[in-house]
Order: sequence, then structure tokens, then C-alpha cells
Amino acid sequence: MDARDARPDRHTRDGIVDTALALLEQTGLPDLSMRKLATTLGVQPSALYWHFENKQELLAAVADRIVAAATPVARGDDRDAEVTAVASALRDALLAHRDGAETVLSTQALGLGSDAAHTRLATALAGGADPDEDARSAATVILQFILGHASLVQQRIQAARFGAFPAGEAEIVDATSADFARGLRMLLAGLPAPVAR
Amino acid sequence: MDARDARPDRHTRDGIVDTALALLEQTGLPDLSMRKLATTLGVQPSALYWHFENKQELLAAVADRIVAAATPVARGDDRDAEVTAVASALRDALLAHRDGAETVLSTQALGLGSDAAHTRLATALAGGADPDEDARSAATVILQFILGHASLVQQRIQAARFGAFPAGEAEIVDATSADFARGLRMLLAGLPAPVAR
DNA sequence: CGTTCACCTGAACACCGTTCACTATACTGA
DNA sequence: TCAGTATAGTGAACGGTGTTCAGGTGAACG
Repeated sequence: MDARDARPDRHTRDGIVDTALALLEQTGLPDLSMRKLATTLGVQPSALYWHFENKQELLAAVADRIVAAATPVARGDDRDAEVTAVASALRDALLAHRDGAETVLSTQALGLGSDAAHTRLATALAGGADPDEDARSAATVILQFILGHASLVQQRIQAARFGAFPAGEAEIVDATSADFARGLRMLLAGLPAPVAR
Repeated sequence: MDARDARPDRHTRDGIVDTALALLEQTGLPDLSMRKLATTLGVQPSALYWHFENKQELLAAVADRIVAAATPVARGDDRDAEVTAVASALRDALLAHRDGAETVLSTQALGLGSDAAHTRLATALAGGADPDEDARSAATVILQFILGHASLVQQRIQAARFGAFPAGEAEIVDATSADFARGLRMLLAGLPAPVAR
């Protein structure tokens, strides 16, 4: 309403991703459309295409934001504890946003080894050192488990959302965290004994 | 062309799923539309809604078909070999169709414990006996890994398909099968020692 | 003062899933 | 033989989708 903020600052990539993330929370991935996003931003849909080449690229940015929120954890003493901490942070980040896992999975956010989460995991596996081929391969495996796990958990949440059986989101996340811990334990058991530090 | 086969047999759910699966192979999941499917069948789009309530239900049927194709394997002697065989069959089934993993993942085909693949896995884990809670939980973990793995592999295939770097589908499947084997080995290492049979 | 650039408008295109009234064929029992 | 019913499909429409494109608007700069 103030005349002053007629053009205080224009929309920026980051700002748009913010809004997209908020909208994702409300509508879920399947109903997240460029038009709804544009409306929320008070803008024509076509305006979005100045900032992003297409929807896919926008979603990739959203996915990046989601995994980037996996805060690096305080390092534990032993390797397994640290890997567990990194993996759990990633799980939490994926589950923190509605359809987060599917969003990340659907964009090739983790295409090659170039991804931050993968590197973090591999480094933790290498005991803090530069990860060798072995550590990177193990990191890939763990990442695959995390994404599969989180996807299935959220698919269950979505099924419960407008669904047959009643269950809160928090309940499901809680109930499945035992599975996650178990999977992690199983995976770590298949590793050679950690080097002392 | 023959006048005889004007209506030899009508379209059936199974037949439609067949066609959908073939179309999936050509177009990929994102471009698999009810309209294209109808056109392929020589039918109006609305006709599909006599056989299926909506697209989701159709895709669920496709997903069911995909996982059902995971042929039960000849049993190995020890538990780990058998689990590996079941898991590998499932991976193969998912990778056998374009976007197979995402198709299965996107439908809640593996919602609860009611799923065939889960049961098969759990039974293998229990050494052929009736799976207890522990075996079922471990089966869940392994299933999550398989789906995450297959999803990422196929996402990589799709990236390569019209992509930056050149790589055949078979090459990728091949190159990643070492990761898969490793993941399975790691997971199995976290299990209590199998009972003798 | 004119040009350039960042940002956005408005309209259009081709396609999407889904609904609905209606039709045509086949089987079934009186 | 004829009415009736279930099966399978038509054709048109509705609202929504991602994306393109020519053009406009304002601020910044030389």
C-alpha cells in the first residue's frame, strides 16, 4: 500500500525457492504448479521463466535447498557414530518438508559424485580423511538406502493424510525411525572395522 | 482388416496394462498420458475410465505387474544366498522397465506389509519359516534399499538418455550392480548369524 | 537524453486428467 | 421373439497444466 515499496527489490531466485518450499508444504509436490507459485508471488506465470529455464530447474533448486538444510553435525568420536549422525541429519532434512524425498529423488540432485551429501557421507566414512573409492562406494549405498527409506516413509504419510487409517505425520516418522536406525546399523556392520582416531 | 475381428475380444484390464507397460517403455513415466494410452489402444480417453477409476489406479496396476515379474528364484542353500537371490530378482524386475522403480515407488504398491515382495524377502530372511517381527523389519530395510538404489540407477539412465554424457542403459545397470551387491553384503552382515538348515 | 538491461505482462498453444450424457453391442431370462 | 440389463465405448466439454513469445515498464548508466 505504501508508495515506497512499489519496487523495493524484485524477486530473486532464492526468494522464489523460499516461496516454492512454503507452497510445497501446503499443497504437496503433485499440486505444486507454476501457476499457483506465480499467484502466490503476485506475478504472472511467465515471469518465473525469466528466473528459471523450466519447472524442472526450479524443482532442482528446491531440492538443493532441502538437502542443504541437512546441517553438518558435531563430530562424534568414532566413525560409526559420525556416519550415523550425518545420515540422520540427511533423513531429517528430507522428512522436514512435505514430499521432500520425492522432490530430491525426482530431480537428479544427486546425479554424480558431485553432491554435497554424498561427499559428507564419504568423508565421514573415511574417518574424516579424503575418501577413497571404497568410502565413496559405501556412501553411495547408504545414500540409496536413506532416499528409499525416506521416500517410503513419506509415501506412507501421504497415504495417511487423506486416508484409510488415521496416523499423524509425527507418529509415522517416529515409528519408522527404528527401521532407519536398524538399516544404518546393518549397513555399518558390513564395513571393515574403523581405524582408531 | 478382416471383418471378422470387428470385436474379437474387448479390452480388458490386463490388456490395457500390457499396452501401458509397452508405452511406458517408449515414452517414460512423465509422458505416459491417458490420452496417448487411449490412442494406442484405438479408443477414446474416456473409455479407460470404465476399466480404471483414475490414472493412479491404472499406474498401480502397472506397478503390480512390474514387481510381480520378479520371478521367485530357486532357493539357495544358505539364508544369505537366498536373500540375495530374492533381492536381485526384485532389482532386475524394477530395472527391466523404463522408470520401473519410480512407477512402483510412486504408487503405494508396497504400502504396508501386505506386499508380495516384502513377504518373499521376509520369508527368505527367516530361512523359509514364518517370518517373525525381526525378519519383517529387516525385510523392510532391504526393500527400502532396493527401491532407493533402483530409483537412482534409473534416474541416471534417464539423465544419460538425452544427456550430457554418453552411456548405454546396459552399461549403467552393469556398472551399478557392484554397488548393489555391496549394499546387500553390508546389510546381510548386520544380521545375526543364520540358523543352519 | 537515449540506450540498455532486468523484470514482468498478457495472450496464446498444445496438452492434460476427468466427467457426463448418450449410444451400440452382447447376453439373459420370460 | 422380445424386453431388459450389463458391458464397453463415444464425443464433447471443463478446468487446469507447462511453456512461448512479442511487447511493455522502469531504473541505471554514459
